[in-house]
Amino acid sequence: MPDQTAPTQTPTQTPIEAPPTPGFQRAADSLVRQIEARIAAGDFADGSPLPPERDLIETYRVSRTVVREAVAALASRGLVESRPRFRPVVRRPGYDAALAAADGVVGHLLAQSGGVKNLYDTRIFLEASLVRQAARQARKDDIEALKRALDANEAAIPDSAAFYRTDTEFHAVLYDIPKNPVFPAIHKAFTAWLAPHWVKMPRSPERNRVNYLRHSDIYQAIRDRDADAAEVALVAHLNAAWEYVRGTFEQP
Amino acid sequence: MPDQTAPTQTPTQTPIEAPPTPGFQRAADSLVRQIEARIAAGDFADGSPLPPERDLIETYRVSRTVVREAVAALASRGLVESRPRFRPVVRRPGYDAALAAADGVVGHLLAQSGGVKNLYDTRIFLEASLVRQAARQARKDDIEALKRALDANEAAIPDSAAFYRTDTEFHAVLYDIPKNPVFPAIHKAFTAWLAPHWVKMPRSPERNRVNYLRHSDIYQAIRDRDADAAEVALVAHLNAAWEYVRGTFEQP
DNA sequence: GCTTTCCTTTGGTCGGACCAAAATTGCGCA
DNA sequence: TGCGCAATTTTGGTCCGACCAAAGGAAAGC
Repeated sequence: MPDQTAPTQTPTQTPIEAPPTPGFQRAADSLVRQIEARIAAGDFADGSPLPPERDLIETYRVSRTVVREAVAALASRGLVESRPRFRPVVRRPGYDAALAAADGVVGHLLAQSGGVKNLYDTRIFLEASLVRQAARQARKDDIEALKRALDANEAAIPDSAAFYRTDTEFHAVLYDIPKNPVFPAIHKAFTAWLAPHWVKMPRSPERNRVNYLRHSDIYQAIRDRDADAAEVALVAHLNAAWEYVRGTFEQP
Repeated sequence: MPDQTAPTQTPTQTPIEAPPTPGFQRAADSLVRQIEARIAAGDFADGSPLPPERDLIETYRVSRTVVREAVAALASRGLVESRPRFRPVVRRPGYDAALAAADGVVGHLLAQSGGVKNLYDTRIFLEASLVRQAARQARKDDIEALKRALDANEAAIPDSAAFYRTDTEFHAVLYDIPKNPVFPAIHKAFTAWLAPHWVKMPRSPERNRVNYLRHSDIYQAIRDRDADAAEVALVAHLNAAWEYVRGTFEQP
C-alpha cells in the first residue's frame, strides 16, 4: 500500500501540461517530504543522527530501497550529512547549504573553458558592489571589524599561509556588512570554488605586502565614505590578483 | 565476488587523518564519476537518453542498486534529467543547472522567517549593481534590446498575465548586459524562487502602468548613462513592489 | 580503571522477482 | 501502400532476503 501519499499531497495546481506529468510519484519522494517536514519541525534534532534505516522501514512501512533512496536525496539537498559508513547526521539547512548543493555542477562549470573567469568576474562584480555599499552604509563597528581584519592581515605578511587566511577573512568582513545571511554564504561558496585554482599562486612576503596595501586602500576608502574610490581599489586589487595567476591555468 | 572495487580503488594515500576518512568509497560514487566523465567527454550526447539501467549493469559490472543510486546522484547534480517513469535524459550542465541544484534547500530557506526578505534584498542589491554597470557599459544593442523589452512591456499593460511576462523579460535584459552567463542563470533562479510568493500580488492595468513607468525611468537613466539615477530608479521600483506585496505573507 | 576482545548494530552491495507504464512491434483494416 | 490500434517487449520503480565489513557497545581480562 504505497498510497499513503496520494491523499496528503496537493493536486499540484499545474493543469497546463498534458504530456509531461503522468501523475506518478516515486515513493521515495514522498518519504523525502515527510522526513523533510520532521526535520524542519525539529522532530529530528539538528546534529543528531537520523534513525537507522531499518527503523525508518518500520515507521513508514516502506522497503529499504525507498528509505535509502530518500536518505540519499536528503543528503544531496544538504538536509543530512552522510559519511560512507556512518549514520547520517541531520543538518538544519542554512544559506551556505544552498550554495554547497551546487558544488557538483560548479565543479564541471569551472572545468570548462572560461568557467573560472566567469565566476571570478562575478565575484569582482559583487564585491565591487559590496564595497560601494560599505562606503555608504557601514556602521562604526563594521569599520572597526574591517580595521581589525586589516591589522591581522598586516601582521601575517611574513607568513604566507597565515596571510591567505587573513586575506580571506578581510574580504569576508565585506560580505558581513549588509547583515544579510545570503552574502556570507556566497563568500563561503566563492572561496570554496575558487580556492583550488588559487593555491597554485606563488606567494611571498613581497606580494603579501602589495596585497595588504590594496586592502588598506579599500579600508581607507570605506572609512572615508568614498564609494567610488572603494570600488576602484577593490576592482584593481582583484584584477591584479587575476592577472597574477591567469598564466597558471590559461594558455589557449 | 563483490571485490571488484577493492583491487582497482587506490589505497587512499591519506595517512594524515585518524577519525574522519576510513578510506572507504561507495561503489555508486565511483560509477558517478565514470558516467560524469563520459558525459563531459560527449560520450553520452546531450539530450539523448542514458543507457538503460540493465545495460549499465553489464557495462560496469555492478548491481542495479549501485546503478540506480548513481543515476539518482547524477540527477540531483543536474547532469541528467529524470522524470518518474522515463529514461533519464543527459544534460550537459549549464550555469542555470548549478542554481537549480539549490532549489530544494532554498525552498526551506524561503519558508523560514525572513527568508523571502533576505533573498529579495539580495536581488535588489544585485540588480541595483547591474543597472549601474549597464549605465556605464551597456552597448548600443543592449540599450536597443532594453527598449524593445520596454515597448513590449508597455503594450502588455492591459493584460496582466502578459505584463508579468514582459516585466520579467525587461529585468532579464539587465542580467544579459554583462555578457557573463552567470547572471542570466541567477535571474532565472530568482524568478523561479520568488515567483510563488509573487503571484499572490493583485494585478491591474493601473498597477501595470505604474510599473511600466518605473521601467521607463530605469531605461532612460541607462540610456542617459546616469548610473546614480538608474540605481535610484531600480531600487525605488523593487522596494515599491515589495511594499505592495509584503502584506500578503508578512504579518508577524 | 583501562585496554582488549567479542557480539550486535548498521550502512553498502548483491541478486532475483514482480508490477505498471513506456516504447516497440506488428497485425489488420481501409 | 499507409495508418491506427492491439499485442509484446523494455524499462524504471519497488520489494524481499541475504551477506559483508566496519562502527558501536558490551563483556572479559589485565
